Amino acid sequence: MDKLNLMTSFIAVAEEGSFTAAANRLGKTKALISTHISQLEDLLKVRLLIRSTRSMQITSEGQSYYEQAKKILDDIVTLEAQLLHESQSLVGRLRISAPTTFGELVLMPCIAELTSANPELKIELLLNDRFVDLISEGFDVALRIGNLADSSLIARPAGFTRMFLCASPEFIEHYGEPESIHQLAELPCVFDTNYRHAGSWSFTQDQREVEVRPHITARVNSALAAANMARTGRVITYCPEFAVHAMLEKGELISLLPHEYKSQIPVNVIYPHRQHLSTRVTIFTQYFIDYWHRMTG
Amino acid sequence: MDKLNLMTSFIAVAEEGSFTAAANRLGKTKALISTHISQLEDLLKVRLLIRSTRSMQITSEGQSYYEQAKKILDDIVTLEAQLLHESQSLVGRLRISAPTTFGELVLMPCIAELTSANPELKIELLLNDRFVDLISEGFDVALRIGNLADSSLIARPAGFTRMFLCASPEFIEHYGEPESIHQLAELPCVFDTNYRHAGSWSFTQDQREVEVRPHITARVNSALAAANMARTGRVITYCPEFAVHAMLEKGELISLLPHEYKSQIPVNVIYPHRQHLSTRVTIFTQYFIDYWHRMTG
DNA sequence: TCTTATTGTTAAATAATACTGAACAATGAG
DNA sequence: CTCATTGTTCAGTATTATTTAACAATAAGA
Repeated sequence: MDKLNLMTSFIAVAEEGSFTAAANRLGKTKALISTHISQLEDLLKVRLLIRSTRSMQITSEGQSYYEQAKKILDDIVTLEAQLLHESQSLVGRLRISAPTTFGELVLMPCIAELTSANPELKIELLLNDRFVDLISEGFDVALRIGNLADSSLIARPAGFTRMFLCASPEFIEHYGEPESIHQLAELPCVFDTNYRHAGSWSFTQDQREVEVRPHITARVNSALAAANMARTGRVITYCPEFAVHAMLEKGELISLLPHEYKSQIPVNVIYPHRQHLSTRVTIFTQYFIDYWHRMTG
Repeated sequence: MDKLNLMTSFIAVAEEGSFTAAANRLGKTKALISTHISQLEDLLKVRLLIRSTRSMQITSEGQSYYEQAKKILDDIVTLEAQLLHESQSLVGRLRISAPTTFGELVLMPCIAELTSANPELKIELLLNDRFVDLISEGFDVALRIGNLADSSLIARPAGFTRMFLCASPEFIEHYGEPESIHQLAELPCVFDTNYRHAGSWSFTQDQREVEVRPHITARVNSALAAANMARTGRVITYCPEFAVHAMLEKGELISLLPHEYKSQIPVNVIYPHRQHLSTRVTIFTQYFIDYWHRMTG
């Protein structure tokens, strides 16, 4: 028995003053209205309407029930409208998870743009290079650099970031420029442990994947830290473009063997579900993808 | 689709933190809870719970919906409890309709007793000798003297009132005491027009009904007025006991032919319905019937 | 790392109920 | 008094609610 239906029928009867009129208003038969009222009275154990075959009169209990029942139905309508509005507006928090360097260098400028365009949107960005469980840690959305493990999460590809092999001018002055990626096995390298493979770098050479195990003199869980180490010391690093872009521009780092290999890794936006997604997630995802395309051409 | 059921399921899940636990709490299967949540999300077009196969997390929309939905369910419980209490308590109004003389002489003392025993009960007594439509005029209960017309109303017999043929000592002094009811055709009589037959009085003589058409010198729509006229003038009246009781006691009126006939008319309590009767009506009805039996022996 | 027990989901089957349509008795309007 | 209209009832049908069982995913334990 659908109690809200019974209440709706009763309210229609109370307002129309007749079972037949109430049935017409609700698009149902008078027979149904009649059983609804009876069921409601049996349920409440209170007589709501005094009715002869032709006339009807609401009892004082019925009047009191009518007023409060109407308020409850209104509350439900309000609640649902409000909830829908809430989920479809930008008002509210958006919790984002992202890798540290990527967050610092790429995401923050993107979010700065987004929030200045939508001031009512509140972003909570948590940067972390360890594995993050979106669901148990309550994130709405996450950014992932690199290939994804299978999961129940939804991934939207945003594009790619190119990988750069770089060293400082000082390094080149000292060691000379390498002539092949295979020389990395003998040259001092700093390894970003966020990179997916443990201890090897992957290059695309003539459309084939080539794995090289560099001579690692330092390991660090940050692409930016690795790039800075290469900038200030005598080591080679293999970093995504966003981490070394500025240093390459300034000439603080030199791109090695740029014609020898090509390599890029995917950038994905990850979120828990596809159905009934809040517009905050949709808006952010689209904005980031547009931003990324704008930046990477 | 029973929306309240869906809400109940969701609230249970939100509080238990698990579909299985919620199912146990509600005595249903987890399969049902699962479809309930899906239905509710489809209905609201909002994702309430983020769930992997084993863990779950409430969304911010879900949290907000939970709080308000819980309040609405509470409101319904409160409303129903309050309504039941209202109908089962004496608090509130009781609208009573009764014939004028009967109300003045019998009902008022009865109500005086009842309300002094139950001070929270508010009585609204309307005395009227015309026909009263209980339903359209919004009465909870009515008292009727005499036989009833068929109707959809419920009648509870309270007992009977005896009819007395009376005249003043002065009348007897002047006309002498009649020896048979058939003499009424020639003696001056005052006729109470509330009496059911128009222009004739009915007596029970040797278990048979006898109709007599008295010589009517005056008509009045009040038994008490008729009795007063008989008391102060030279007319015979035929009145229910309650109207003439006091005057007979004081010797202001004399009962005529007390062994010649016996006649009594029913007293009924009338109310609209039997189902879900408010206790006010039940209490009043029982109290009046007890009072009437006490008074008439 | 592999197994195990438990989670939420899904599909098919069944139980329950909502709803309709027609026949009915009651009654107010004309 | 007649007639159209009211609320009620009942039987039949359509729809929905619920369960059962099989399933894929996963956290915990070995």
